Amino acid sequence: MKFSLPRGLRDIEPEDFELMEQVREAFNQTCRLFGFDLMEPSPLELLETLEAKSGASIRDEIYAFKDKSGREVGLRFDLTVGLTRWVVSNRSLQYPVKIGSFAGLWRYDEPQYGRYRWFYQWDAEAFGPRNVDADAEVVDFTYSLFRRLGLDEVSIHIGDRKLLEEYIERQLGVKDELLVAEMMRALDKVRKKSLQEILEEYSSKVEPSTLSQLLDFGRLSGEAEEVLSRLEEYRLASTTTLINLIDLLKHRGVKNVVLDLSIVRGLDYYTGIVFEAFTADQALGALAGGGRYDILPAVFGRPDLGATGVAGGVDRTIIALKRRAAPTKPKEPTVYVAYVNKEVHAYAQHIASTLRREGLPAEVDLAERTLRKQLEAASKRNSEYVIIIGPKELSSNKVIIKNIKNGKEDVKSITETINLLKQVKKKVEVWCNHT
RNA sequence: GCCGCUGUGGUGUAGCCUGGCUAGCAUAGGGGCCUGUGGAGCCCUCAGCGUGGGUUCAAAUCCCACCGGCGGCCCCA
Repeated sequence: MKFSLPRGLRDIEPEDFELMEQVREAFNQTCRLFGFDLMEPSPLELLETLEAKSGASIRDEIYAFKDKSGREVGLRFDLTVGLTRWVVSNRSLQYPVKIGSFAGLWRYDEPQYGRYRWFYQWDAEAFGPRNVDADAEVVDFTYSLFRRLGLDEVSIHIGDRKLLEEYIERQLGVKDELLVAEMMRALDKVRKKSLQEILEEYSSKVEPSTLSQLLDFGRLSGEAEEVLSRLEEYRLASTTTLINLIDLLKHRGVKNVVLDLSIVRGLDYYTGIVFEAFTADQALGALAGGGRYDILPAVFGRPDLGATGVAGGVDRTIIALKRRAAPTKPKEPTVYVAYVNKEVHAYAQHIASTLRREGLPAEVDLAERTLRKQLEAASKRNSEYVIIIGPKELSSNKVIIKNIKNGKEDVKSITETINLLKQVKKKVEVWCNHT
């Protein structure tokens, strides 16, 4: 264990990397469908930029250090800060600005299962409009992305911070900002702990009878129409936002929407609609979360801009993909070009290169191993086909093509072989586009 | 940052309580049996006690510290 990794870091190994690429592809395609431009903000920011979002205390929770010239810098802990900084400082952008990013982040947290100090997120943000259309766009984006990944059971829980604030102020008569924040924090735990536990935990900070009312209010959760009708009796003006949002989502064909007033999310900057995406197993935690954060552009000097967005954890999504029973993406047919002896070694490499130039994945042994070993390697590498080349094939200008799964062999010309492989490849592509 | 559990080849483990021969087994990797046809079998081989101290004639085993992993708390921007 001499050359181990620093705490909380890991290598992304081939199996996980493959799944991560699936998520990245689905995200990139969804960005194109919705007209979000892709970019990646700088991984390193000045510390003051990172602190703008949530105060100097952030320093303890991120990778922050002095560079060789003594500048205080930090590794990005989310993509929102960098994207917002970029948008805010580019005066020539046309609004709405819709941008997405898929990139690695660093946080100095205690590592735990599915939680590392270096991890990936995807992120889509819409800047400019303050209306609920932009929120609907972002929720629809999230829904569509999970659909594309085949995680059809993902449901989106939507809440509204404004509505909660109005309820706390008007109905509970609490005005003190810090107290309101504590109450929100408590409410956020409703999905993790029992009411009793929460009331006890906060008994020193918040009047239990008041908190209890809020928790009851927050337990309003379920099918949208039903929750909205039960909200009527409270006569809260902010309810209109949710009504409009739900209506828009219906027209957009977004399904699996749950109204859940206990959704709070991070306290530092969300201001309106907030939402989280869950799989059937809620213990896994949210796969993605987002909402409206109009405060942040204002912090960066653009109070005229609205902002709403969503960020998703790639590691949790990969866990969900692994648990899913549905068939995983079939591999393109790969071919192993095996050769009988040294004399035809060079010819085999020629064949493999020819296939690759035709866009067909092909492998060839690099170590002059015996035919037996080459076939063994081909079968372990999960190749679909083996091409076998010996002196006979070289002189007749043909190859043996063998289906590794059923062991059947054929003697074909190189052109015929290429055509066969291309047909198989096409079938796989059609399969992929259907799912 | 705090609390609890835990650490033996790449992976999974036996041995630890009760200190004592060359740290055992399985699997994965490399090779051979097998010089133009793979997945089996047999044989060989590579590879380990997280790190550093202490106790002892003797430490994987007992003690301490650190490091890593897992679970929880805080936080989740």
